[in-house]
Amino acid sequence: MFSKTCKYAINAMIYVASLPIGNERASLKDISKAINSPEAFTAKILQALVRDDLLISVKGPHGGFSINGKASEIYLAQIVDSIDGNLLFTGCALGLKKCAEEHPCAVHYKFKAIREHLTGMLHSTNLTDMADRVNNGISFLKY
Amino acid sequence: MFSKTCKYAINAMIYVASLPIGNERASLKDISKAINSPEAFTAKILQALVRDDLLISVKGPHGGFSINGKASEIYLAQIVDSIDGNLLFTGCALGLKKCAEEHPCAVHYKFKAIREHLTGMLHSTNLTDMADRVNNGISFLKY
DNA sequence: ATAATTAAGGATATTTTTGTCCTTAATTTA
DNA sequence: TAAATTAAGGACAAAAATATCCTTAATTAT
Repeated sequence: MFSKTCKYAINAMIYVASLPIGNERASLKDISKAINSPEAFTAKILQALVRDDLLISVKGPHGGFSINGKASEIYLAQIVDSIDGNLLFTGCALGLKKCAEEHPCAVHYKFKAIREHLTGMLHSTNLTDMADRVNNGISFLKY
Repeated sequence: MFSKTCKYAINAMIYVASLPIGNERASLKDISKAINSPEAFTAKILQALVRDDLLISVKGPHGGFSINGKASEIYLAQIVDSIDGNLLFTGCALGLKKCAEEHPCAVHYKFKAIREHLTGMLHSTNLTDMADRVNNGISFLKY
């Protein structure tokens, strides 16, 4: 479904979004600890998220990463699209190059509904929703 | 979603299921041509499907692969499970090792509905359904 | 200014997935 | 029986995904 890279990215974004007001920035070390991910690899992912304007980074002591803009306006779909590309949203489930209504793969129509269900969820779930639940101990970012 | 291997497997199974009565067997060469897949790689996949009792193979002239049992009783879910394993059905969307109701990942509940939708489809779509549509020119196995 | 801290990014390594090649085994046809 | 055909399977290769290491650049605190 999602690549491992993308899973790390989603959990990392939620973690940063879950930080308290006044301390909205976390270091690479904090983040990879919070989501139990390999630090150096996570660094690459965070760099990509910064390049894609989903995070802002600051170097130096007390530097780190923070959400670019409002967490309530960042949706899962943006993270997935940024890391895994739009293939989950537009690619053919059975790998056909030119899968389309006029040339559909064997699961085209059945899959269409599922894809819409999935993308609908990704486009309607924002970071604040998820961060709040993490802060309330309702959901978890690791283990 | 599905691995490339799994996509080949699904299309291959549909192709074999689409063969006319009295000629229900296709060679590796025929199959990989019909689904436009790399021949040697497809051989490995077919071997796995034979080992998993989804296909029957016969060596020698006019040998090849045929569906083991009734195509109408083989569901997409079996193929996916055979090739990709049950992670699509049971794994955590965000990669948590012990994701569960009492320790859910950030998308656990939202994802649950989608997973059920997907697995419902996979468990209710059989090879005959799909093969018929291919035979009627309604859907396609390549390009 | 200097030292300490932290992200950026290049190079490289490891693992997994995808793919190829070749020999062997089984079966059929002549 | 011999030759031809086709799948099985081991060994290997290439590509992609995942992961590490190290140096540089930026920022902050002393």
